[in-house]
Amino acid sequence: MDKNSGKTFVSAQQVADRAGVSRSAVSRTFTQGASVSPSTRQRVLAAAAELGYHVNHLARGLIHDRSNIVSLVGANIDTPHQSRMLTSLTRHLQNANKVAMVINTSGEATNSEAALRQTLHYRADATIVLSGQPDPSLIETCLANGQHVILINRDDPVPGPDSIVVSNRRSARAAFAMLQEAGCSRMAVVTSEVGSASLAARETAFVAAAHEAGTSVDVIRRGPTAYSSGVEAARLILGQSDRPDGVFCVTDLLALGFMDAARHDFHLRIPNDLSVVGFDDIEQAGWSSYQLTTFAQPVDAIAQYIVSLIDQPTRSDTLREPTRFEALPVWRSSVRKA
Amino acid sequence: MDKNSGKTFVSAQQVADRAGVSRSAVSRTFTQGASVSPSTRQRVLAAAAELGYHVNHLARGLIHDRSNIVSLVGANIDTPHQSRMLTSLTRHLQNANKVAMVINTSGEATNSEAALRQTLHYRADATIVLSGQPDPSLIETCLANGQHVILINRDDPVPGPDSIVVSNRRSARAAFAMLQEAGCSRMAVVTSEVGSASLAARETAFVAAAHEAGTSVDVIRRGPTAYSSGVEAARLILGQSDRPDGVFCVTDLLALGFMDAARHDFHLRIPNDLSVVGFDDIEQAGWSSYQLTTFAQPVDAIAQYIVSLIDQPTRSDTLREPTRFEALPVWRSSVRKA
DNA sequence: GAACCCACAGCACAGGTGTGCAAGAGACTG
DNA sequence: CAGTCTCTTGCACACCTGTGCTGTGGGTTC
Repeated sequence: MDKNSGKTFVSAQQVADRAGVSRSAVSRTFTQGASVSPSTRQRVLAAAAELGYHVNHLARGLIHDRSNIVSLVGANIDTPHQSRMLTSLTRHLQNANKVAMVINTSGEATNSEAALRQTLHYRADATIVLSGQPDPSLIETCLANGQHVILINRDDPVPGPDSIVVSNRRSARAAFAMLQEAGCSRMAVVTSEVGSASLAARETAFVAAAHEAGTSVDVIRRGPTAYSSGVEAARLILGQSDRPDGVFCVTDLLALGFMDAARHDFHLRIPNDLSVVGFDDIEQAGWSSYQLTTFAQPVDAIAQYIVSLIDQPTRSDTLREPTRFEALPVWRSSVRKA
Repeated sequence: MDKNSGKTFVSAQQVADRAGVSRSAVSRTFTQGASVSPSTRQRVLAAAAELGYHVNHLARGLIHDRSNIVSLVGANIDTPHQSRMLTSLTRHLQNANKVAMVINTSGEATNSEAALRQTLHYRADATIVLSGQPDPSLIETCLANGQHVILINRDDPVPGPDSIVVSNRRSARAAFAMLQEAGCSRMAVVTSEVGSASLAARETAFVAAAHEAGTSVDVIRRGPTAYSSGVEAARLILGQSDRPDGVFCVTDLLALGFMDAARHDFHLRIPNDLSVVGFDDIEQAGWSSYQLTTFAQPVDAIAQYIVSLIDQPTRSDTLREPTRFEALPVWRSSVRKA
């Protein structure tokens, strides 16, 4: 009688007893589209309110083999871009009467794999992979059990999962055009060592565009995708005698670190001495210390589309083309005007 | 045979049939501390691996009345501080073999209340309230059903929920001392209109300390707790003839907005013309454009403590004193040296 | 007034799991 | 060899729902 004394969840049977009806009537009252007379429904609702009854979704999910849980899998959730995506997804999921289960794969690999298995344990309706490289066999297992798998910004086309892709190559080429029109003659790309497919796509597309235009490009690859890597990249490259005057950072976070180091360590003026273009349009890019010209991922539209995808039937046999979303340029003042 | 053709989850019965044992043996194999012989355990594990079996946690939770799900309830999850807290909590929960369910209360009130009810629907082990003002009756319902409720940085002492509190008053007084020692003569507090209890505590403690020292203090209250509110606050107050030379912002986000506006709109130098102190120590506070002196919440320690709290028995009758964590000063260069 | 239909309530089963209980198989002791 | 103890296994029940099926009552149509 100490721990949890008598405290336990109310069941439908107790509500039925109190309302003087059968348990079926209670169940039907809380089931969408079931047949109950208005009078009994009202008695049930009254009894439920008095007792504080809440339908047990575990039992409900047991029957339907779907739990209304959607698991969001990703690393670096505390990054501005990822946390915004996560926020948008949770909001849209809630509007669709679903609930988000967050699985953080930032830790050690064994741990994250165990965590990923939770999506199967809880019979999640879908697994949404925000980033990172989950084991392909796990994805296969999810698919084999009839789960939806939705990949964001991963370029590897595997049969089965839906995938959402942002116009990485196209926007990277647009970034090159921006810098070229700004009159930059020596360019660089700043990226990270743990490049995901989409970061790699931005890098290679930029390099390709520069190559076609006969412009030289340095590729700097330092550390993880973070502010500090941008700082390091700047320190590495801006000390050179023929330093670049136009830089494309594959992520806003890298760009902001690069800008800060350029200004405070090398006393360069942006955009006069150096033009910078980023990617993602995180909130900080718009802060007046930065005013970074960048490309905005349509986070809300992506989240909404993903949620709309969940209830559609799976067709795991066909290899689907990824759905493309356009990342549109946001003009601020980190690129020199022609 | 189109949608989900034959795809369904594997049950323990199927594993038992394949391994030539009873279903109980399968169950015991996957139950911690149950009695199974090594030989059968191995046969079961082999069969489970072949079929891709995963214990159904919905059914398991049905029996134990606890699902190993912990729900994290909060608004503004895409804020740097909140998203860091969320990340830390998810990591620690996963290490404790639990899983996080995120409930975003940023939307309309009716919607968020419905979302909060999910914590009861899914028989969550605990509900952790990161921020916001959930309806007290809902908290009561959670407690009545034997759920843990843990409140972060909420000062209202209600009997039942555990609560974690950061040294708001003490740190705010320390902030005043910092600015005083820097020689500031006219001070201001910048806070938000939608003040939570802990923000209000920081504000009033700062004002009280100033009052005791005979220093005048302006209180500026603009919009939500965001960068843009800091900008607006600066625009409001820095145009005055006797503008403040020392400002305490109850949140780093406010402080960064304030700093940016002070520099770019009013061409003030920090800390020469203006000293600024923040609170939270978000990542951006350490960026070289800001170098904000602030107070660090021990996010990781808080998260770890909260997770350790979950499995302890509830004693809902006693009114517990909130557990205090010290927010320690982080000296950077936004405050003038004496 | 008879035949028919409709709406609704209850029974009973299914869904996948954990676990108390009894029974069986060995191993060990006397 | 009998008795006792330990380890393991299977049976059956419980957990809380949703739902197909049957039955009942009342209203409508001819």
